[in-house]
Amino acid sequence: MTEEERLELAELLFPNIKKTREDYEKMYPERDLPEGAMVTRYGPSPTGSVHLGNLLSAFADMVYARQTNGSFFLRIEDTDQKRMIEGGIENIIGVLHDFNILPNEGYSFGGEYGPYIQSERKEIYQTYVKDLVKQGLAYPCFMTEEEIAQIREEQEINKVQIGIYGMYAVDRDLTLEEIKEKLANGEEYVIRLKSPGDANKQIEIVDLIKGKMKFPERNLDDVLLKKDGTPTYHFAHVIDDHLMHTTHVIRGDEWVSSLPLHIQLFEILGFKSVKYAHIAPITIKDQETGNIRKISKRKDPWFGVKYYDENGIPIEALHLYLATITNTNFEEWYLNNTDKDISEFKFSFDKQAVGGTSFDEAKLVNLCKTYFSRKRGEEVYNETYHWALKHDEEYAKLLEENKEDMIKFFDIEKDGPRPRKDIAKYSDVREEFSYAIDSIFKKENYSKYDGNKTYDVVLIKEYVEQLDLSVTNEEWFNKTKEFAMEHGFAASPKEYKKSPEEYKGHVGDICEAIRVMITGRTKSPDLFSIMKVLGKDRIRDRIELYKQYSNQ
RNA sequence: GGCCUGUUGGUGAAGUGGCUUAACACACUGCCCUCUCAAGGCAGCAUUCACGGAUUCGAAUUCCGUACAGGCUACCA
Repeated sequence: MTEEERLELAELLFPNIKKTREDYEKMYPERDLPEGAMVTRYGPSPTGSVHLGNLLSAFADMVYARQTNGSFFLRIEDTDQKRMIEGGIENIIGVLHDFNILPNEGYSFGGEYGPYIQSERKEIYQTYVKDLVKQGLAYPCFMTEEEIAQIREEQEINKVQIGIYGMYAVDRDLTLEEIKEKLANGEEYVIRLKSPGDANKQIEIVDLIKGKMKFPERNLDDVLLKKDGTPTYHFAHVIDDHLMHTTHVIRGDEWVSSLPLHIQLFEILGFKSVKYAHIAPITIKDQETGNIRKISKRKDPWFGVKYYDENGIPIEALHLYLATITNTNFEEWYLNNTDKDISEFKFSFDKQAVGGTSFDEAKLVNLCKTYFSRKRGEEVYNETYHWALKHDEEYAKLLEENKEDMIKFFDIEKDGPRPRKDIAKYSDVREEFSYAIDSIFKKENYSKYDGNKTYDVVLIKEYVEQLDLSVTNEEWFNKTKEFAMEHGFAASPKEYKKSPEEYKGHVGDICEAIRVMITGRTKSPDLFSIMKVLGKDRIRDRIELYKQYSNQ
């Protein structure tokens, strides 16, 4: 085809496209950002619900942009109208808000480089395709699905490379007349790239996470524009990330195999290529088969995003977990920097796992515990309250009514270098602090924990009468020892062990009796602290309750 | 079938040719501390890096092959 013919073809195919590439280049100027700033993007397609893997890549996008004072934007990739689900876009945005992984730019977030939704950028893609047609780098292909399937079959039998290329790309060299004729017949077509690649040549591609990879050059005539005029993912990716001036594309590693195509498109279009970082998928070792498999929402509930909210896992704790997956050295840093925030950690691509990352639930739970242990009582209260408002209204009300006490309970043993680590989730709080609220502390509480031993109510009543709640913890314990000795108990377990026949028991037994009566269990945080919050009257009430329970 | 990628303990993993008799964390076990638990301290937990070859004075680290796993091979993303 001559140059004039190509121009005619371009006009014939895209009569409504009046703008040129140059127009768009002007509309999307270079960003004014500091040296080294990363521009990242999260590009979900609204075809299903968000899962942990999606969250992981969005988290990485956010973190890298933030630490370089760059920009992180959201782009909705809705080029597949068939698979769109209702409410898909709203859901994505909702999840981003819920999980506090917020872009500073993009669809519904504003910005200068929009529209940030691909269905509204059709003209842009077509402008660039039109240009490619003019240059003879793209062409209309009229092959039907059946024809393509047949070619594929033939290729499989002959054991040659599968796809539309070389001799199989029959519409590559259609004359203008032939094309006009097919168009006149109303034949449908797609626009394909006239690939200049040679599969016998090797290219090397550098991925920021995976390192160097070798591929044969892409020689397939991939589809650029589908028959409805919308672009394929590949074409939209290249055009958008060029125009939006993305510097780093961070995405799942299911994309590495299309890398040669993407690189080729950047070259053909004369764009500066973005840098790529492909994240390994989150996997799990199947309990039954022992094989590593991709996680599924059905088998692995924590893969779905609902799980975290429903179970009361703090968002920040999940961030912590995502950070440990993102950079393998994060966890150690976090453990050694008790007073620092995630945002102070410097993430880097070469500290990212190359192989698949397996989900480790125990680690998540532990991270949650560490998270809670670093929170003050008031913060624990506020967060738990907000969670309960949504998931346990009754408890939320009780928390509100007992706010002051609850904060004090949550603060027990928070001072010093060894904070308690006993809650992992908001949903644990109700049970873990079951002794904190009078109205839910019932007789049944006693039977829940080792309820077969009976403790002496008379003795503990006497103990409470001499109890002074205004002293220090140390003074209290000394007094308790004295009380123990006066009543025939050893002052320490060690002494008791030496000659058990001389004593009725030891201080620990008295403490245990008190503990069971006021908390309904044999294990609890610091006893004296709990007693101080409860006060003498309520302690007496609990002893009375225990008396009834144990029929004394 | 073809093309890519990965494979280190119960788990997540560090490790880029000698500093590794394989870090750290989680889990587990034992001891210590101790009024219980949690936390904390100490110790134990892979003589070995999927397997087989090769290169090298020297390899978990480089190369080749095999096995296994994952991804892609669409007018899906």
